[in-house]
Amino acid sequence: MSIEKNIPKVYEPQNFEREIYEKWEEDKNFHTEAARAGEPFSIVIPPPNVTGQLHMGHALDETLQDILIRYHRMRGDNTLWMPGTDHAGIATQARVEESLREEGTNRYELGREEFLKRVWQWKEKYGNRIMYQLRTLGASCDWERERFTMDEGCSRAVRKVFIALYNEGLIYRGKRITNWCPNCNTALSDIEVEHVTEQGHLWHLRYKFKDSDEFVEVATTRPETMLGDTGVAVHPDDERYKKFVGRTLILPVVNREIPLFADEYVDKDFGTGAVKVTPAHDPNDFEMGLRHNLAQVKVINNDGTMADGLGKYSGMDRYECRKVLVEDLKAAGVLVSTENHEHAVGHCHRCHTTIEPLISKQWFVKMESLAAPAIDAVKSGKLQFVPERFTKIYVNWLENIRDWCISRQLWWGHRIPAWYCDDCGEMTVAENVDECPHCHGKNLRQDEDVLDTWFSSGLWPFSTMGWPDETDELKKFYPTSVLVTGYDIIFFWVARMVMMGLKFRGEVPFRKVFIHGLVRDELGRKMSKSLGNGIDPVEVIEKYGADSLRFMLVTGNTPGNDLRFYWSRVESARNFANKIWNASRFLLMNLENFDANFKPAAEDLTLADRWIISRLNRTAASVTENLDKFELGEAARLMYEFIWSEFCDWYIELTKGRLYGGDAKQKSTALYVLMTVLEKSLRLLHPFMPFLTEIIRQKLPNASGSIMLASWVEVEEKNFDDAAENQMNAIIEVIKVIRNLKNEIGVEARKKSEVVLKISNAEISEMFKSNSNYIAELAAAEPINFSDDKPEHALAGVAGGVEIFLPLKNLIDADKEIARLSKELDKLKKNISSTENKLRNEKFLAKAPAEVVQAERDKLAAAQEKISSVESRINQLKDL
RNA sequence: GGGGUUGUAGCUCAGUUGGUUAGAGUGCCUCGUUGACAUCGAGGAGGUCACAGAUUCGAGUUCUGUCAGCCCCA
Repeated sequence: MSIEKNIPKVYEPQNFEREIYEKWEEDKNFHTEAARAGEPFSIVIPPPNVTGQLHMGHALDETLQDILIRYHRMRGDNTLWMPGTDHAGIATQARVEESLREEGTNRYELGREEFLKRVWQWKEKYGNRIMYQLRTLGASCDWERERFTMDEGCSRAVRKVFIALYNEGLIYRGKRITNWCPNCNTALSDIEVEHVTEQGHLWHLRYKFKDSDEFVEVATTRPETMLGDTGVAVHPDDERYKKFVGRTLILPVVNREIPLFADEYVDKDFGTGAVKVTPAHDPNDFEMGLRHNLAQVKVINNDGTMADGLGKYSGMDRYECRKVLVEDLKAAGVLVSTENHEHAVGHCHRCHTTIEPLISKQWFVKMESLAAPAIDAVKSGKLQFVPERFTKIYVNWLENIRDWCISRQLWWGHRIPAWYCDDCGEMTVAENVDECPHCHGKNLRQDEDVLDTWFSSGLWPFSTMGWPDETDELKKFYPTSVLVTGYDIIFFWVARMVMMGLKFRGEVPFRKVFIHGLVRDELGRKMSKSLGNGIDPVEVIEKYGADSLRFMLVTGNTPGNDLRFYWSRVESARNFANKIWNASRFLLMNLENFDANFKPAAEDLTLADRWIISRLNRTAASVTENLDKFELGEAARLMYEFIWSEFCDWYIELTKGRLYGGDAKQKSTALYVLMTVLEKSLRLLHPFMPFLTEIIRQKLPNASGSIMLASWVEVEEKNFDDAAENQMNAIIEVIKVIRNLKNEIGVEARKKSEVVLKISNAEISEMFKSNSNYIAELAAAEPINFSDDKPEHALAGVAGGVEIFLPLKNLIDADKEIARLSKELDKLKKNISSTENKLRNEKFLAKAPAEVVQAERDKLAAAQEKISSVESRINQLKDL
């Protein structure tokens, strides 16, 4: 056989993965059309940040998707994987601003238009790098359909949705307290705030009444906001304060008159039971302020410094002001005590700056009426989470939903389609506005703000398919089959897509949500830039190949749980690939002169052949079942076990006798089975390890075309063969016992030794006689004698109704052998006791199913037989 | 404070409707290199399935409680 027909000795994925991928893409294997036949199966990719790069989380997410996509494609479904990227407002803008800073300029100097030009340039330069990195992972996305959240189509969908929601009254603009990040300089939604428990203080301040020397003591965690206090609140039932309600206090330092009032919100047991109220800087105080008509005095600027008009405090940073003010309050006798206090502080989830609640004019989406159908969707089963437990998290969030702040004070994003008329002051929300519809004035200004990035990604499942046009893609592929994503963005993204999908398509955007966990480092820490503990998937791929990385990511982990990255596990996956590689190499080597058209007659199949064919079919059934249940790790594990433990360790070894034996028909039969089983295994493994399976399958004479377009393995139940499996297992057990016995006394495994088998059951005996060649070959047993008597001076073992003896001539150390057998006896007795207990139990005998009871009886009988044989062996040795 | 989740071998994790002697990878020990593979093969040691109850003929698996860790929400 020519050398090119076979493969190199060592698996080196670097040599072929890229080439294979390019060929797939060239052949348009990833592409589909709506009109193509087959059940639709579609996935939209969770769009990565356009200027980002591949990290381990993406690698996991895309691997899972690719496995599902490749599996369904092979099943003959019309399979679409829609790829694309997200403009990622804050993240992208921040990176461009950083590069401007390095140039010594900033976005304000450039101006909006020029700045946006720079962002687009940046996007051209760094954008889609991640899409190329995805190719190295083997992702079989339909690249011809690649989309971007800011492309014309998606932008059109965004405007359409905004205007529709506005016209329906579900989008409104209002002056509200919102979470403000002084560093990113924009408003944020509630879920973009991370609450972190911090060790702080509780300062007790004394506020005097206007018309007496009495006072109340308030407790606060943020003394600097006292400058903006416009009231003090107590609980209406609080006996301590009842007499004060309605009276006026003098706010220290600023000497403002503020009312003391009662409100149910106040917690009597917290602090002193009296709270200072700062409507402009605390969301709860804001609400109280509305209820009690309090003034909103803004004392902190958007950049986190203190506002004008506060004397020496103006211009100070909020924390510097806190320090100075506390000293001043102490000096003035206002501060009576300070205690340590642990509390949750909001931080910007992007830059981790402490959030400042501020009053500003923002755009909001009313969520309640949108959330209700999204809750119904899971309750009715139209939408299912895998694993199911995430349903609860999702529902709980939606049931307690608050209005969504969607405006961002950024430049990079979808600009809000609202225009303000300088002539009449009216606002118009519309796609395009040439003149003011109210006064026909031409002096229109578009709203400066852009939309939250998640507003556009919330439309992703249908905006990418051409909505608002009623396209063939929408008709065929919407709702998509499954969404694959991490649990960290259930609120940000999943819930919003469901709401938007139901609202604008009247249908859930996906039928299933397959949730996975985070990839952590080997110490269990989140991989992050700041910790520097991230591992670059591209580096892993360069070292070990994409197949190994994929296999590592999908195994040893169950849906919804986090997984740790271990180099050793990548290595283990690579070793598996190498194992397949070499098993294939072995086969290819032996296929020289093999007639590809040869098909063995059924009666020529040996026990081993029937066994491996049965095992293959059962494995195929099991793998398919697990893939359908999203138990991808379990499916991969089954393939690992089948290929390595059954096919390589046993079947290949079992065929060697026939391959080298000289009987042409037997050799061809073995080769045929080897080839068939390997080819089917490759197909079953293809979704997990696409490259390796492709390159090997192309070398096989019984396969043609790309494996990714080959059909999924059909389970042939007629090939399930219990008898062959039982018989083969018995033979394997006997071989293991012989190897074990040899090992125990330090005899080399491959050293040929006489073996005597004593089998009382005639049928079993016959089976072993006709298959003794397996034992001879794999246990180096020669000669094998069948006898009804126990030979003298022999090592003994038992397996499956077979007594096994290794006559040792003069090599045996009787004491050592007695010790070994005694140990084995103890173990056997220990194991038998639970079975005995069961069978002594009247209730068990009465209530357990008959076959279970019978199984226990059989088990006991077998164990007793084994025990007595070990016992007699010990006695025999003692007699020596 | 509410909710979720995890606790199984030295380490990382499987164990899918309750039913043989609880598994894998990795690590450790012994032995083995003439042909698919040392990225390997043969064999071995190693577990009170966190703890306490309950249900059941039978519990790693179901229920209750306790302890410990992690996460989300307020």
